[in-house]
Amino acid sequence: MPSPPRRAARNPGAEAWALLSDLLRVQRTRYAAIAGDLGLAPSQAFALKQLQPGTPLPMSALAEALGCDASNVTGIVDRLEARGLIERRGAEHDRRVKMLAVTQKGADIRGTLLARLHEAPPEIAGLSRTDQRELRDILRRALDAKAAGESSRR
Amino acid sequence: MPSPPRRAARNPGAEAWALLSDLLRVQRTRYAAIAGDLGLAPSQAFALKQLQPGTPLPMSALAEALGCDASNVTGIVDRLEARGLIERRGAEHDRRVKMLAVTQKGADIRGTLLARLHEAPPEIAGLSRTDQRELRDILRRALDAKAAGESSRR
DNA sequence: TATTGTTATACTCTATAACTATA
DNA sequence: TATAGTTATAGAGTATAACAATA
Repeated sequence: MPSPPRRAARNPGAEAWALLSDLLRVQRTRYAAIAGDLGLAPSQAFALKQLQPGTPLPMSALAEALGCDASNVTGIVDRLEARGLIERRGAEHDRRVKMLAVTQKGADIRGTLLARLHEAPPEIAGLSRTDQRELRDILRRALDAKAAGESSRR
Repeated sequence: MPSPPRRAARNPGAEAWALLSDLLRVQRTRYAAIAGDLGLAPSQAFALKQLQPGTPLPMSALAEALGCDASNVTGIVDRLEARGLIERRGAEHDRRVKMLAVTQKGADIRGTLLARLHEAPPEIAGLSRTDQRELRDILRRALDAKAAGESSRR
């Protein structure tokens, strides 16, 4: 059997997903490059992005946001803390919990990071204004529906 | 449930990109899970996906597709070859080059892998048919424009 | 007993540099 | 000299399991 014909052809969801996969793979390099410019590994950058200055987060919450085991967070947080970008603080009501707080230095780098990450890559920037708005709206619906619990199927 | 407090971006392209970034992170976990079910690490899965049965590829081409240094490909190929999914063959005209060919076993696993990867994740599958089609069309334009821009910028 | 975070272990991915065998 | 691929090395991410302190 030669290469299988794209069975995605009649399913717009699958087609959209195939295209999105290509786009996402391409952007991995970009994400790593931006983080690297600031001396951050990709997961460190993602962690710093999740930590809003002024609202400390327990390590368990960061583990969930990163989508990885809690044991990995220890190392990621160690490296960010060693660079003085965040710090561990004890929680008040539960002494097992450690809260992660962004330092001033961390907030500065975080600001630069977010600004650079939010610059649209050529693929998106090259779209028409109309397409950009439509894309944004569709993605909002996609992510909101998932977050809400995927109750609305059509 | 309210959507997460995304900072109000000034232009729709940047907003769309911010949303895509979130989706990218979500997808990483899913991709790793699908590959893991087949006993493949993410980069191994991506490599196997790139190698079309019947059309051997030089290692340098795979390195470019993976977007990483050629030295890393040695290890990735080693592991795929150790499992009997691909094999190294000498090239005809240049004895430095090694061509990578998918075995029958590799082709089988590759087929399963592609089928699973092409299933749209909940975020996309949950969209309306109309949104799916619109998303597909916009992404096609995005990736086509990029490809066109690349070749003319060269 | 259950949970939070840590440590120990092992594997994979990644980049850089030095090496080989060809060209 | 230049190129394709390898080896050596080091740092980072990941999962699993076992552990301490606390709940």
